[in-house]
Amino acid sequence: MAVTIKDVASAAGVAPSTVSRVIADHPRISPATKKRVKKAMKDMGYHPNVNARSLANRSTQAIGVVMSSSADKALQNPFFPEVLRGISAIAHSLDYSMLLSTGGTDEEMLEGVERMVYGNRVDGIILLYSQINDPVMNFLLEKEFPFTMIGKPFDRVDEITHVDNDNIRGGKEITNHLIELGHDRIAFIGGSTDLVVTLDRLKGYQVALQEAGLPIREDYRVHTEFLKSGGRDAVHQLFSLENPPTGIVIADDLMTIGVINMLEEFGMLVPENISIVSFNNVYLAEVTRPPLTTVDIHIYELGSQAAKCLIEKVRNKDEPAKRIIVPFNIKHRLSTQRNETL
Amino acid sequence: MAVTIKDVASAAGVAPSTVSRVIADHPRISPATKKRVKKAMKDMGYHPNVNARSLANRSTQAIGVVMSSSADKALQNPFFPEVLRGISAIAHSLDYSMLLSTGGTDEEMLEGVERMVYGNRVDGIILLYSQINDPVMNFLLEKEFPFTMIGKPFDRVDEITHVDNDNIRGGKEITNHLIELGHDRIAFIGGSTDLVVTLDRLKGYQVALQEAGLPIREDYRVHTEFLKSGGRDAVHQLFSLENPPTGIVIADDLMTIGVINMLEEFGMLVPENISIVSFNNVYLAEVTRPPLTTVDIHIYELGSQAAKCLIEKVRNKDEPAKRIIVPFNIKHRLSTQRNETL
DNA sequence: TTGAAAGCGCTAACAA
DNA sequence: TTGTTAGCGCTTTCAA
Repeated sequence: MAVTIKDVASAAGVAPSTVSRVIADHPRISPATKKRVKKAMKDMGYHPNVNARSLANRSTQAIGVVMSSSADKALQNPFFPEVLRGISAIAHSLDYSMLLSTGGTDEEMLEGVERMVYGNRVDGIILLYSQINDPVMNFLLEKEFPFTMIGKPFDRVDEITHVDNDNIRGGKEITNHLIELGHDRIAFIGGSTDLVVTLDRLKGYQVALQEAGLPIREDYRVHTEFLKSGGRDAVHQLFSLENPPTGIVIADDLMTIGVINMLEEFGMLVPENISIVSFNNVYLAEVTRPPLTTVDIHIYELGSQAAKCLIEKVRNKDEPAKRIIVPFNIKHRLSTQRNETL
Repeated sequence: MAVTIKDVASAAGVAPSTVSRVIADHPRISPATKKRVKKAMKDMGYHPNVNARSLANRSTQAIGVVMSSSADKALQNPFFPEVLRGISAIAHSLDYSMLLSTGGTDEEMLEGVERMVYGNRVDGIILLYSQINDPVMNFLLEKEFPFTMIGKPFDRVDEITHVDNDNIRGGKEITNHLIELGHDRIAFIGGSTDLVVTLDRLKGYQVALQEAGLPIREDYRVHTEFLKSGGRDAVHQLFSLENPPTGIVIADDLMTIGVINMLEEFGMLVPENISIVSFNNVYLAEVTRPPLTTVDIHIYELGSQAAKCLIEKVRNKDEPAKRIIVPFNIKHRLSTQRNETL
């Protein structure tokens, strides 16, 4: 069928093993034969068969990316393509392929990962989320299969290579921004409490309140799914309170957009009547109305770092567990203003 | 290392080939041995090595998905995760893996595809876009490598299996909606004219105008990149005209969001001052303010159909080229109203 | 520096 | 219905 290593070998007048050595850029090979073989490869349009290669040396030059697509989590969120872009850039530059596995349920996700691992389809895996008690992670840990995660592991933090933002500090700083603007009734809207990222951002929010001597009110905290109905419920819940908040910290830009629309429906204007800050700085945060004051978490970099770590780890089994903190910075835009209700 | 087919064979007291046959669900095998082998597989925790399998029978059980990530095209657009979801569902259900290849430039994309094809990594490929004079497509055609595309091929329409909406009709109907509302100065904003989808939607728009006896004004047509600056320029261009439009047909929801924001910045309200319709019906179209009247193109289905066709084609080389038209329907929401300027 | 040969795990004739 | 055996295309000792 296609041209094989043998064809190249005989064309170049060498043994297949020699050709193999030039492919692998083996050091002990004379420049002369190397050149000759390379020429033959080019002339004949030779391309190594990765399957044969994988079989022989038990490495696939591919990484797996696992994302959840259930309502509450990643998909439909622009976070997602952006992080893929980061992963893809590194993978491509190091000649790795990228397998994607999505699943709606935990079970489907586990199946997908098992296929990748058991089938020897990938050398390592990136988890695009961090969730409490994740069966996928437990599986990987048990099989001692190389993986890195984006986000902070819920436990075993020191054993798991992960890349994350300092979401606690991010939560604190963005909340402080609201406090500095004179807000003292500040609510928090976040996603599922199974997601570590939600917990961390919440924590930061609480620390900021506490340090400012503000009360931490349970009724100012609402957890909701990303999608539409959720935004509505959250807003409804907060604004039926006797003393509704004048500021809200929201854990995700996309949620924020939903919330702002709900607010307007209820006749509340952002930022005139209520100030809002959020997280991620996806593309939309900049073009939506009003443009969002948000924590830029550098999504692309999260992806590229995770890929880099994973590939290091795959290439060197003894690479120690790492923790990479991607710095954030706050984008000040127009969704906040000084609290006039004082 | 891991347990192999030989281990299973000896444990079950049969030959490796027998085990292989039960894996492949070969018809001529006695229920008794089948059961025995299956038990052994389960007991030993056996999982076939896909690489070895690929090597032996030259099929990978994997499909490649190619998307462009350059500014003007897919990424950052929620279209994207949604179509992946559709592909992934089918792939998963038929036990195929999914390789993803992104690239910023045509060249990078071609490289990615070459790696998939030459490396024998996938059995077939889905192109998530249709572009004039696409080197990737030409490569695939030349190699006679199985592929399907989402969107309409620019030429060789009958030779290429593709799944698409009837974008011409969609463009026409959505434009008619504006006409019926009394608008007679209707502009069109679209993406790159290299994309077939842009051309088709534009065509539909023009047909509608023509049939309604309305003039097709060149200065009412602007092409722009999806991203922010683009929206600004487009709006600026249209509203410096002597007779600015009272309605706009925009080829993509995400662009629409940008345009609406620009409009508001210029003091124009949607739909009070100007009516807007667009395409895709991504999640945001529903939650943005105002909710968008848009053509729902059924993105998920585009993905799942493309995957289905591809896998059919991969399994049967002689499968004829198909053309699948996914129906659309118009979601009437709040971005349009009757033209009051008459 | 190079070649010969065994083997990675599986499939697919061909035989029995 | 099942077993035997030769590959699939590549890597990797071991020897030369």
